[in-house]
Amino acid sequence: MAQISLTFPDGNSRDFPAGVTPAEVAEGISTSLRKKAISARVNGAHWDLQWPIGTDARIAIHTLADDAPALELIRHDCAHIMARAVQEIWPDVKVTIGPVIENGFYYDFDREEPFTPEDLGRIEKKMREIINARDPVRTEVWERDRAIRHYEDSGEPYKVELIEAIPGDEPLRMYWHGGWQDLCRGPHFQHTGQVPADAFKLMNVAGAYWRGDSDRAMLQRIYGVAFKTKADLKAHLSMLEEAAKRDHRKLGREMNLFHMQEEAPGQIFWHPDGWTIYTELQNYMRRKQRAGGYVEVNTPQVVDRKLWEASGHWDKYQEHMFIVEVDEEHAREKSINALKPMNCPCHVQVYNQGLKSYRELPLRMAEFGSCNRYEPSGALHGIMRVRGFTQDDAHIFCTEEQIEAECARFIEFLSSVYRDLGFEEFEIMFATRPEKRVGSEESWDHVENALENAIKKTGHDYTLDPGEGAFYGPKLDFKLTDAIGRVWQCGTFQVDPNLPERLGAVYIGEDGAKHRPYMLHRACLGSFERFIGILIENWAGKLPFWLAPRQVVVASIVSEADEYVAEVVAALTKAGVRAEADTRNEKINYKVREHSVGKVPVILAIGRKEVEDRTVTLRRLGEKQTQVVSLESVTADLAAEAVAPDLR
RNA sequence: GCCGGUCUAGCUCAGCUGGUAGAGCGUCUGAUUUGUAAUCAGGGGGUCGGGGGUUCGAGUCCCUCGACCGGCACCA
Repeated sequence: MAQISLTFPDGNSRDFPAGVTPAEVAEGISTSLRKKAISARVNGAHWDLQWPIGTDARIAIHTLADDAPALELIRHDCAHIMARAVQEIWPDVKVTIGPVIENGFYYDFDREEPFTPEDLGRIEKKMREIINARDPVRTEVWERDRAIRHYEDSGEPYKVELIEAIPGDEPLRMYWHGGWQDLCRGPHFQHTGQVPADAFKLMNVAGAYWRGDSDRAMLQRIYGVAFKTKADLKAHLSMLEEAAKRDHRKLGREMNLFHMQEEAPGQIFWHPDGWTIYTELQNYMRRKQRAGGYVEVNTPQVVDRKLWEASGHWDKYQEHMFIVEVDEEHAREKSINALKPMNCPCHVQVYNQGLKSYRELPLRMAEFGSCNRYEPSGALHGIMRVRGFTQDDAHIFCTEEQIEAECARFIEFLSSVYRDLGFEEFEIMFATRPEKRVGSEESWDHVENALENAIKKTGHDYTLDPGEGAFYGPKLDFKLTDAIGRVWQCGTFQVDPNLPERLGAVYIGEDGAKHRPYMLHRACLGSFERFIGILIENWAGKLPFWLAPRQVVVASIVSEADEYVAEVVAALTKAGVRAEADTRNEKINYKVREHSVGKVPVILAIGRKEVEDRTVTLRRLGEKQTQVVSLESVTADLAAEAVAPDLR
């Protein structure tokens, strides 16, 4: 029999007969390794212990101690065990696919009846039975025709379609345990008992389109999470609880920041405190942009369809625009307008007023642009995904040569904004030319290089996202990480030669001839609405002092203190601090609790002693201890603290 | 938009198989002058998301519309 040579991670090689399995390799090393082994890595591929190895290869044996492969197996096996449990309970349910996802897995089923939350408990119970049975897992490679015939005979049309989509040169693997069979690329455990019975949980049922295509069948997807240990599962569940506590919709109501109602779906009624955050953030961005060399403009909300036709948006996004028809008696003809869904075409109109010289470029034009988009009802989500929103939008008109410097400048700008707002970490995604595109290859080369060099110049890492750019140019997306590790895509930087072309933007070059400028679309926050939602969740409502809508409550302990309380509030207000009095006839305990729940960062308590000594007793949100300070020093300190980070 | 779920007082939620609505907190009134996460007592408050139907009778059953929630699809 032919021999192959396997190289281990330590660099040593050994010869084995061709077709040896990782299980046999592990056995050859030691019995204990054979017992601990769960899978292998063979030439970089995650390899089932049962799969034969046919050629020379690098090999590493994985045990449960190897997190990534262990979790992949646990989650993937869990998905399969769930599918088997479902088919054992309801034999007529059709199975489709069940991949591993972050923290767990899902499996999509086709079934007439909807799954109920009670069903999930039943499925979980059956899954535990399967795990406890420790059924051995067996695998085989099948011929295509045989596999297709098998699934046609057993009435599993989705599996047939899956097989037909698998490239001809890939092996079709079948897996079995306990008489249940599934097509699967593997790898899997050796027996069902290797899945920890107490470290998984089925979470919820949701609809999902077959193959992600909204024109095809709606399946039922069951989501589950799975970990190595019960403790890991518990930690995950408490993280979810923590996220639920931070939910901006809950905090928005509790802190009385905003509300939404049926009559204006996807639009926000900002209450005084919410609007304070909004204006504070907007003032900050306005100062930042001014300092960053932007000019600010403002453009119309209702714009004739002609402009949207010219920009190309009418064709592509008409469905998602709010259309306004004006049909006045005096109007010569009915005019059809759209609420602006974006600002760029209007900015080109501003640019086009007066002939521009190359000396004026780069021209950085910013607008806090209020936009309206008719988002599909199912897409709406709190204040994060809405139909009426305001972008921190800007367009930089520049020459091709200026793109690199403008890009680098923007990355620096954005990092400084994120840092000021409490986000230290962000990731850059670099999306390059797609299949379908316009423009010359030279131009793509040049622009992509410009972006890449700009990123490198700023010293940031980036992740390549090949083929994901717009049809006219590459883009950068900026994703920030919040306090509990969630990732939000907020910033963007997009190179666009197309819109200036369509809307006839030009500048006069050094040579006296007309040239086409590039347009760079860019935003840091994305939309104020969404970003405030992110801020609320990131800080769990406990916003940094300068952004906190109610910065200080001055609370009386006895009514004799009322006059002095008013004096303290006045002093703080004059010093630029948002302060209010609480002289209600309540105990200090009650007031402290109420304002703590309301996330007020500082409570100043005033009793007889404070009145006498002209001091205050200061207590910070979340802290038990208090400190007695003079009126003068507390005013100065809090005034300093209230200054926005860009003004410090 | 699609699948599933939900909608009862300002908020959080009870209300079994249909028999004309309840609690806690908040609000209001009174008492209490209080020292760092809820003082006590009393009062008011809902055409049960909108509309239609079945029924002697509907918060409860059916139809329909809407909003919201979890996903999917979408996100210029």
